[in-house]
Amino acid sequence: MFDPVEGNVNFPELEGRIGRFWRERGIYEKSLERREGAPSFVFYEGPPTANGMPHPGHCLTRAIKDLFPRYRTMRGYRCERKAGWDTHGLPVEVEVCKELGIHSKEEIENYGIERFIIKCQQSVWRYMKEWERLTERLGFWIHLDEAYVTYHQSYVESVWWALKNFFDRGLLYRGHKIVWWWAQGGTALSAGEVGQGYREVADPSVYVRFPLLDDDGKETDTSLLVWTTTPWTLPSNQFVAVNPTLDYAYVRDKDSGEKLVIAWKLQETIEKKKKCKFDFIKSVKGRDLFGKRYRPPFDCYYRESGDKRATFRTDRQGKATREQYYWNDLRLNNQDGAQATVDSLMAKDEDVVAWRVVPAGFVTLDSGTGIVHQAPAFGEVDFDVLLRQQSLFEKGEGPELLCPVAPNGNFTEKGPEYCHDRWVLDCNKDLSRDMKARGLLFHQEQYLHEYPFCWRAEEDPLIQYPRESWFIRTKQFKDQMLENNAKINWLPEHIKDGRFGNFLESNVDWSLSRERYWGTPLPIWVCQETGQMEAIGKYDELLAKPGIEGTEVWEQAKAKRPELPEDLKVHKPYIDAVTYDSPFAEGARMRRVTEVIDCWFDSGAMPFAQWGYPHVPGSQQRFESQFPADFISEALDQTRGWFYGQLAISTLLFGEETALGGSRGSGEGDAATDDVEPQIPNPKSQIPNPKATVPQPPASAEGCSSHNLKSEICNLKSEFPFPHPFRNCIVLGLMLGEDGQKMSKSKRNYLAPDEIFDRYGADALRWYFFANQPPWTSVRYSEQAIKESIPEFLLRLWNCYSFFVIYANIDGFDPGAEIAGEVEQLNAGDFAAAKTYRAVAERRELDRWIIGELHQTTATVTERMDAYDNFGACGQIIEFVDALSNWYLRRSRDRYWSSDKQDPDKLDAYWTLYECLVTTTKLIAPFVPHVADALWQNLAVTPFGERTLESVHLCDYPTADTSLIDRELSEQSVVVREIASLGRAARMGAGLKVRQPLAKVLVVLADAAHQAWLESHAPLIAEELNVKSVEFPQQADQYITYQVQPNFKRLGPRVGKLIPAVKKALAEVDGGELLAQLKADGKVSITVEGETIELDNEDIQVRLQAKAGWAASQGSHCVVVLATELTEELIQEGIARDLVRIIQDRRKEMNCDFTDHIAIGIDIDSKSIGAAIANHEQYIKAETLAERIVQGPLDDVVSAEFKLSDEVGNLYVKVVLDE
RNA sequence: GGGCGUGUAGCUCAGUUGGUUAGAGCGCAUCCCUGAUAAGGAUGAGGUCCGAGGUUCAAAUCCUCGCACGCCCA
Repeated sequence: MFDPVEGNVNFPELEGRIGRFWRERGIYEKSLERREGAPSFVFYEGPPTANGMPHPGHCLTRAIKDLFPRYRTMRGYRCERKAGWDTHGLPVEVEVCKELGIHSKEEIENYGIERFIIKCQQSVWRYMKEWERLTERLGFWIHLDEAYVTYHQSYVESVWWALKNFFDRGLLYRGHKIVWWWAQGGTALSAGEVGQGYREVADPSVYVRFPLLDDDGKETDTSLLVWTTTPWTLPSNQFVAVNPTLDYAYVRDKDSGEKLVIAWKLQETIEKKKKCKFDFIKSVKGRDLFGKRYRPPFDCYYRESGDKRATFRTDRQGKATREQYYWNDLRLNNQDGAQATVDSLMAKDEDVVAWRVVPAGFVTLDSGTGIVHQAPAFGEVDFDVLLRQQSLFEKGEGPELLCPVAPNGNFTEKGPEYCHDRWVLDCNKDLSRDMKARGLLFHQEQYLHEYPFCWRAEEDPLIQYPRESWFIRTKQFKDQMLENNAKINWLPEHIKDGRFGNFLESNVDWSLSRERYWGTPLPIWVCQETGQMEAIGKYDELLAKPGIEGTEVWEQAKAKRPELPEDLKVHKPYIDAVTYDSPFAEGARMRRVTEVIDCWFDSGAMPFAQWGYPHVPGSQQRFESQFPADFISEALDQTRGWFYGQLAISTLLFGEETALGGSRGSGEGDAATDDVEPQIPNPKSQIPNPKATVPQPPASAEGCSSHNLKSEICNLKSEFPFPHPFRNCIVLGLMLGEDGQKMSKSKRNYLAPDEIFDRYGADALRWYFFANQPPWTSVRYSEQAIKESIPEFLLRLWNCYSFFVIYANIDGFDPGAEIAGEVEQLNAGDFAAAKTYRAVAERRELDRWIIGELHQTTATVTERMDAYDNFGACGQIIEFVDALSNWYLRRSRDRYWSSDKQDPDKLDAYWTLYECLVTTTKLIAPFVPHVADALWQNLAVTPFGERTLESVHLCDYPTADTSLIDRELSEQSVVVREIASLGRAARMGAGLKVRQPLAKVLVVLADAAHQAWLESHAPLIAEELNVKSVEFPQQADQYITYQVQPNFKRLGPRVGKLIPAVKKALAEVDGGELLAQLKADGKVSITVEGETIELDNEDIQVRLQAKAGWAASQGSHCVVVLATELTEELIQEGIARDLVRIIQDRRKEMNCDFTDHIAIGIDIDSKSIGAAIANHEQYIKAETLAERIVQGPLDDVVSAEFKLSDEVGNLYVKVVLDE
């Protein structure tokens, strides 16, 4: 006996039960144990920050992350799942600041860095319990208790190891970065913070003359006209930029006679502003202005180095760089006549370093003069121009960064005298006045625009300002990163060359450092004397340094507060206190730089840092066996975050060809032979075996002398074949709230995950995610849609299962009693041992059909899932369950209902349904793990107990037996189902309900291919449509017209332009005749536009159109026509069927058992009904388990009124004891 | 300003290397079936496939240019 299935299933309750079962029995652990020694399927968890409540978007990520590991495990792989937590970074600091009610860095420092980071460490776990609960409740199997944590000492040291590697290879350097700077607060603001503070303000807008110089450096009578809204940056002017492709004009002021250069198209605009008129002198292309020298308006720097010259890079690489710069990067290759310009530029071997015209693509005609002032210290694009210029000259000779402003926002003594030690924005007026006095100011006005202010101090405008920052030289690895990227399987595919590829293309060096507190400290110590530096890869390495001091700061803190986790000792402020003797200068000390690093570096390092590689004992082996990942998944917003971080770090560390001359990895790894699939029939679905290529493990940096770069580098020639560190990546779409807006806690535009779980269950949510759309489309989260995913699929499947259990229990169908011994996974092969089991081939067609569909579904689902297409897989499963429920079960009802318990056909029906349900249970296990296991518990464990596996999640994924798939039968069944559906439609049209039998139905087929088969299934169709006979008329002109059309796909390529004519010709001929001829000869000829075209059966498509006046309905394969005349006999039969329904309703009302026998009294004054009862008594009795029927009331029985063909009567039903 | 993506029924979304009747679910309307039953099923109404050009015998699908929205980067 199976456990009875509760009528009203409560999924949340069921899930709670299954979840407890998993925990108590350690099912997850057992699923791993079963795959001991199997090939790995490597999964990386992208660490979430448990610093806020999880929302539905996180559920999607976690659901997808669960699905594929579960699936692969069932497919025979071993998939370890190590959880992880991202714990560092600004968001954590912001949370703590909120709690403390403070904002600025100054306030943090006043509060105390030590107290502050302890708060941060504690705050990280604020929502951890919620995250863990969500993870479990969703059924996400992952090792939470072995999670990696980015602030743990082992993790930090692993990151240090990587950074030391970079440093020793020269890949880590100190440079400048232009940031939005809050001068009064002395801090940089993140992009998010800047975005919050934009306000409209009026700034001065000045047009300034920059006199052009001739080749000898003498001033000419012509000036460049330059526009800016930040006069305070003019003393720092270094270049002016023009767009090489725009037209510029030399003009003369009609009144003053002065000559200016401006963008041609802006001439009118400028004339209007200044209320003047220009005479046109000549026009030039922007590129013709390149290299022209000018005198800047202030001589703070020009005074000393206005004539400083430098040589261009002369090596081949340098020349090539220059040439590419002119031709490609500046798009001169699109321009006629650019050759001369480039030739003359390339002919120069040297030039003045600054105060000349440079090209820039960003220059537009939107505002100003088309000639843009460049002050690299105070603008990010300006700074890029500077870097570009520097790169053209011999190293160190090019232009330097000019910055006459102190971090507090005041001019230094480098600025004009009257500006010294004044806030730069306060100097705007004086600077303008000065320029006016010197005749340089052409025009001045007010300009309204959006400008950022500090969100914490609203009156303080931000300025762009250069800060020292540490960078990783990712840019020089661009090609390698692209090569690596090209081999990654991105889903959706467009990420590869689109968003992610473009991002790599425009790669700039990774700005690594952050001037903050709670993060992985940058492990670089600087000699206080010489400024020389070295990197430290491990805490112990630091302790081993000579003359170590400062470790007592941590020891004292720990003594005072023993509860402090040891991990904090590698954090600020403790680590900052540790100093040692400098190896670079006698008596000098080494002190750590103050910065921490970007927390994206933390998470990007997780492929190795999660194991504490290479310091933790055993981490080498764990890393090697779990690198690279086969599968990762996060949402789209991680493109520049986690996806990039991982790829960049991995490429730099383990690249195929290191920048330092490592040779290419052994390519013969591709031909590895021992890549054996565990159980899989589909050869397309292989995952590369990570062990196939036997990578050289990266050498440990331990033991290397950090003074000896050479030996260090030699050890770092580690190579893995691309792609790494991940092979397949599903990029999830963003999830929007119910209103289509971004999910937001304050707007409450989504239902919290907990409530979803309580109302609908985790599996409903999971199925909604997996089955509703491809995971990468951004999805609007909808409670309604989740709710609907239940009846649509889960409940339908549940009903099939419940149906099976009800009847199996009635009939005593007990597979457990029939099969002796172990059954393990309950594969179809295991059933064969049962004595009532017959081979599929011996069963009736309907059984062969659904088994074929089952195996086809299995094959397709497997194929889809191997391609990471959960949406496609779900579609297949839904279709199968629909076929099972709405055709197989419906068509089989009678077989389960028949009274002969040993009828082989009945037993076939049970075995068939049983196999379908058991296999479906396995198919859905990765998707809806709770429901699947609940089914398994009853379908497998109840009858077999310990002879079978205790959970479906320990099973192998089903494999398809393709010999059982009958494609033809499958197609035929589609037609039969269509006929049934059309017949019902025709009835609907004629107002004839299905219970009313009809004499005849005519089925006119468009294609004779399945005719014979369908004719042999006439009884089935007759039963479905409740008709006495089915005919397949050959000559059906009476009911329909034939529309013959070309088969476009086939004929299109062959006849090309003639297609419309062919279509017309076919439409005009008599369809019936043409088909008859085609049938007779196998081909027909038509002549169109003088050409004779021979058409065979395949070249045409026939459409049928029902003629008016018939109860008919047409589909794509056929037309179904009903005979609508009713005889007395047919009417009586219809009445009898109605009566059966009325009696069955009554039985149900009375809560009769399925097997109760009854007596019936029918009291109604109607001749036709009386006759119907008399003529169909046997039928009614059999259907309703009635012992007898009387016309009239039954004694002592409550009557129930009923209505039948507009007449009202009374029904009496009572249960009689089994005689 | 640049990149990427999206735009199909009232709503949420499919639409398989271009093939002539563009689909599903929900909602709505009408109805059917009923011992799987607080389920199930059918039918119908509802579409300028964002717009404009182009390529092609043929475009929701390919190309170009716009428009709207979203994300990322400036």
